Amino acid sequence: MPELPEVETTRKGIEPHLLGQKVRLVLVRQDQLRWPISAGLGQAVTGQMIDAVERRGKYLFLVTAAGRVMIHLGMSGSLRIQSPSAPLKTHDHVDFVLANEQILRFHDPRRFGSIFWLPGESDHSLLRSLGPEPLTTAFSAAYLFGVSRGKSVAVKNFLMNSHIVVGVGNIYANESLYLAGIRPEKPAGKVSLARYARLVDRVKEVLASAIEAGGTTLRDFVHEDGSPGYFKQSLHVYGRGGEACLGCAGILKEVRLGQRTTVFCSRCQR
DNA sequence: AGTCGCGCCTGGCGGC
DNA sequence: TGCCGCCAGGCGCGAC
Repeated sequence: MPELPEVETTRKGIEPHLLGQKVRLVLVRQDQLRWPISAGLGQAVTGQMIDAVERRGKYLFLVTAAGRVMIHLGMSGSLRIQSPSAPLKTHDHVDFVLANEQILRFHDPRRFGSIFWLPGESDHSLLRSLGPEPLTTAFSAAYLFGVSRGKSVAVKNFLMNSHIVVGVGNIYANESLYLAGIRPEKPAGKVSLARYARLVDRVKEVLASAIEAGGTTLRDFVHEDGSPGYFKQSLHVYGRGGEACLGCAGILKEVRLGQRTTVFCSRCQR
């Protein structure tokens, strides 16, 4: 479920609990996620101190001197900090037990998430072709305009492609395109530089606001302490198909685009 | 090379 | 109440 704001919210939430802590034990109850959990994970990370908690796109990294634990939350994954007395729930697949007995617990009903151990300075093939971070200057109108020329794919699918830009999923793609006044089905290669400038600005604003609000909780996204995010109340189109457009009071349309629900206003978005 | 659709899973909801 | 189909914050891969 998580897009960049939810992953960043998770990162900021777990970081203060993990920095300087040693991993005492790793308990893997279910290792069949999107991909099998790296077989040597427990042995590799046990005894290691967590020096940093980083994020690249929707991937989180627990950084140690020996290497990095790479975590993706998929559609339904979450990470929480729990005490040893917290009852175990169904789909609590992995525990990282810290030296202070607190537990970093990975929970993922649909098991679309993944956990890898990356030894030393090594990288993972999944990281190699990722696009720029949306909240950096590398994500610009000139960049989007340049990489989109000649592409017939719908601009919404283009925006959700992690090889183009990381972190923008279905909620924030819908929201950004609405705020930029761009129709989601428009071929990416036909969008002008000026309109990409608007889109880039709106993507940055929406993601930053969502991070500030602690992410969007629709169903099961929770913070490290179990609390929800509050950006849902700021959504303009996502989940509002058939309701009134907040700009023109027309009825918001809902269609399928790339197997994902897409909501837009046919009057405000061209 | 680009584009499209499938499938990995579980759970919740609406309809019959 | 049950059963069934459909939907869900993602995304890599194989088939054209």
